[in-house]
Amino acid sequence: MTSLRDVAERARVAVSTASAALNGTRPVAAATRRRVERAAAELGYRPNLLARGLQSKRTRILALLFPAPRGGFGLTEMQFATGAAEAAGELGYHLLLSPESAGPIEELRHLTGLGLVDGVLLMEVALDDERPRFLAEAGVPFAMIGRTREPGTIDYADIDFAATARDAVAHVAGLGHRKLALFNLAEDGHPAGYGPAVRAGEEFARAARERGLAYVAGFRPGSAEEGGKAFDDLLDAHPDVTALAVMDDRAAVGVITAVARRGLRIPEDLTLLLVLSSARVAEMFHPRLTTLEPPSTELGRLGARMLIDRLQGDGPPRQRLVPCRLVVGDSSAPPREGGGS
Amino acid sequence: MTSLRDVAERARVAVSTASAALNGTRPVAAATRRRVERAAAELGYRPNLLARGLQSKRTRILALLFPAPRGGFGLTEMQFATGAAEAAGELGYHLLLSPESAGPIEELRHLTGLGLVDGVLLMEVALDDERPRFLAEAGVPFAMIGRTREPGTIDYADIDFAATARDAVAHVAGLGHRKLALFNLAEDGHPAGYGPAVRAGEEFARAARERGLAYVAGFRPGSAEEGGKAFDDLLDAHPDVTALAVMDDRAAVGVITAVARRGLRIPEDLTLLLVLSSARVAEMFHPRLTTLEPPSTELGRLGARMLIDRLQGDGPPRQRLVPCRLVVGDSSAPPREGGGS
DNA sequence: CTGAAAGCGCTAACAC
DNA sequence: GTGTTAGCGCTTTCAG
Repeated sequence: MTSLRDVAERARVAVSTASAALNGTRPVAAATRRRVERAAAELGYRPNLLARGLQSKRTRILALLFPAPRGGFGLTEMQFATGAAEAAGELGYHLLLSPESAGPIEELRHLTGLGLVDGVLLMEVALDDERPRFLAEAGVPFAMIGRTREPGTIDYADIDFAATARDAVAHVAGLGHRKLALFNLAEDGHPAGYGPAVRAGEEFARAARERGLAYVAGFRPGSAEEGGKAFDDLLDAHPDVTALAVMDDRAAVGVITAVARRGLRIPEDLTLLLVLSSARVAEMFHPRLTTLEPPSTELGRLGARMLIDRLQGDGPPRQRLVPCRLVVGDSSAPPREGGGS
Repeated sequence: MTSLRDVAERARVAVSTASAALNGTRPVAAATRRRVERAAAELGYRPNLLARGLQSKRTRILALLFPAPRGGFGLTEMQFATGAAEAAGELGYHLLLSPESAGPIEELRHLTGLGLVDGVLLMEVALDDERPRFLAEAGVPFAMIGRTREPGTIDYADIDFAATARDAVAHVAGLGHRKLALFNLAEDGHPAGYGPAVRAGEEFARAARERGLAYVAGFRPGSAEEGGKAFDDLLDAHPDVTALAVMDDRAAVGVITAVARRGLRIPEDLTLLLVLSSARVAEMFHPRLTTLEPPSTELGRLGARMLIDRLQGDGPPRQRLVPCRLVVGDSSAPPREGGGS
């Protein structure tokens, strides 16, 4: 392991000068700097992050707090992680994956006490999440992927549910539909008060109202079976619904089956939208579903970047909302003449 | 930040004694130890990992080298990561997610030079992977999820393809099928010489032979479209095939479409198996597909555990093979009388 | 502009 | 058994 001392010796300077030359932390004569840089290159010098961190109190390591997967994990969560890891890497940071095994607060207390990480990235944030409070009080820099009910000045990157709902509603309204239903995320499988479920529910209702579209909500199927049942119940109560947005991919499966069972067809009799699921999943359906694809990788990247930003300097809160991307598939079409099914 | 010195002062002992009491690194009087432990607890003391690592050359951090996602990522990769992170956490280790942005070797050189990690976990290992060689030469402890062609004494956890193929073949043979086809992974979307593709190919062929089943291979569709085309080509050339194992979930979609297009039905006319895909994905198909589900989380856990094991003591190579789990769905049935379609 | 020296928090010899 | 001392490799005063 070649150390800074080796570099300094080879360049015939003091260790502190070598350090300065490499970090630009104080003025160094151009000639000296070049000697040091050459020596470092020749020796393949890599600064020891531990030593640096011990001294500077900054490790350039971020932790991504990883919730225990409840109902099996989705691609979305993975993309947060890869996006964050990539963005961190590009900025010279590392990303630590910290499973919340013991319970989030305990895990955080443990993690932050170690002096190992400069900041924490939170995901799967509940509206009344307790973790932000804890971190704020502990003075640990952090950012959220998602957001609490009242994020205040906390940094976050989240889905722009308002825009997403508007886009979705505009899409179906543009096709001529007059009545839309939403199957929200099931309550199990997610933390209570799960932001995306709540916000999507609110924003779809608002967008439909603003657009003058009749709107039905309240169904929250979390499996194929529940999805099918929900669809049957929906049509029994609201036979004039011609467009349906589903937030759970398994529920969508059940809907598709139920549609076929009723002798209906997609998209002729029903326009079906998959919300918050990846195009990769949408491709597995027939017909290929129109999707509102969450910008998961992007959110991961943003989260990491804003956290690093925050670490490197103060400033106003960084709060970013990114809408889902509307990918029009073959499950969207104008409603039948006369509407209803 | 409360340090060991604070603890020592409060317990009225020397710092080194406090250290020893807490780590059990040398005999300490019972009374003293209890005083130290109480002091530590009262102060909420957490050892500084950087300082400890700097001194002891051991950070208890593992890196998971994360390949750049090629054709979009699967759940499988995510489960490696979560499994490894969990197992590491249980053993007092941390897991660093390192994207191979710049190219694997460069990334490794960088990473290992930092003194930040005790060992490296490799995934997406190609048969002639260059990373193991590099790590071995650099003297960095590592383990693989997957394995090279000749793993020699390298630690690894991988899928037991032989057992998996035997189970799959036994399943279809047990139903009475006489001729099986395999759609292997496409060549793009994976590193050349991707172990799972090669080994699955070999082992399915062997298992079919041993079981006296006719066997067709050579098709490697990587998308729905290719899957459909491959199925058409397959039936044109081998109309007597009644069972098909598909390794790519998108290709499976195409197969299902093509089956319907031909007026055939699953499972009456074709028994369809999804290999190496998760049950979660299989659920999205209709009928729900019979699956050979990879033990991804388990492999991640095993990989982390064997690496930590290796770090803590020498010993014989740790090499573990875990078969896929056969989850029988509704896409398996005996062939029609007379076989063929 | 450069060098010498102190010290981050901890572990590990070495004395007592 | 316990305390004292010397670093791990680096950054950062402080002199020169």
